[in-house]
Amino acid sequence: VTELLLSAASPFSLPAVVQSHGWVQLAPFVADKDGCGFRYLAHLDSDRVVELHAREAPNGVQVTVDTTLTGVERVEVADKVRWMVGLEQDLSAFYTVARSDPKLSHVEGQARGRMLRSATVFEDVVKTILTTNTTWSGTKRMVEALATFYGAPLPADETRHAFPTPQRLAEADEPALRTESKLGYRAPYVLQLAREVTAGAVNLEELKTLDLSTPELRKRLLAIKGVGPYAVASLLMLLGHYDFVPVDSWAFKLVSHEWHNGAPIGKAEVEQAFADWGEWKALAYWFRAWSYQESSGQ
DNA sequence: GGTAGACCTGGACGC
DNA sequence: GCGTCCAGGTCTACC
Repeated sequence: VTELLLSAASPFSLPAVVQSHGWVQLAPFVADKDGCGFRYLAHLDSDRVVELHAREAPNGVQVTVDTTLTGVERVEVADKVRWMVGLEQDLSAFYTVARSDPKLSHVEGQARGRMLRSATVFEDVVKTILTTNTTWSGTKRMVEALATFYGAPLPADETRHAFPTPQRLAEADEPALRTESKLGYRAPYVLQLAREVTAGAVNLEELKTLDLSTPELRKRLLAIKGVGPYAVASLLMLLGHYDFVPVDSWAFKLVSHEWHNGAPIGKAEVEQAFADWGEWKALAYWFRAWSYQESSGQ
């Protein structure tokens, strides 16, 4: 067993990150019962699969790993968890503008704004592709299937699997991805991405550190087949760029009920509603205290 | 530069 | 049960 303590600058809340969006419900995440922390199966560069458990600590995040790690592995796990919970992010400028909007003034006190990320950009891109043109239950099913069929098993419990590396996924065959994993027409998109990453033609992980401008980052992500306007806005948000609102059918519902009496609206109305938020549009959209509430939740 | 139709699955609905 | 219809974004082809 290995323990790590990662320190966070205030304000930070691990529960706020865990509950930021649905990611914690997707394999290989498992949410703690109290919703305050999570477990995750990580496929390390050493090719070992380990289970890590992240919990809130007084001044940051306490990480427990189910096995003894080498020094190199400790560093990798620490880096991964720091990325996953967004410890490097500074949202103080967002909090400053959010104070003046009653529907967003709660974010600072609750340390809302960080979005839970997977360990790799590749995993988040694939998962995002699997959120498009389907239901949330469909997304969960597809991600679960990918992990089960193509992810490396956890030695301590071989029924559980990490998310597949690009290399493992690149070896899949398309008919199996389509039918067994139920990816349907998305199968070739995922396969092509896995193969391009494996071949070195696409480097997604460098996007964590390259510090590209939003337009440049957006252009790169849009070049991925299966990633369109909605998916790219979601991915930009995960990567810490909030200039675009991820407009899906749910966004229409929220904005329509908030400002248009439930009447049908288009993308322009959603964008108009957040036009004044500048570089914080996506956060203002995502963390707003909407009046419309879902009744048939997941 | 904008858009109709195809894509795939599962869930809702009518029989 | 079984068939039909629909929701959910993106791609391609064609203006």
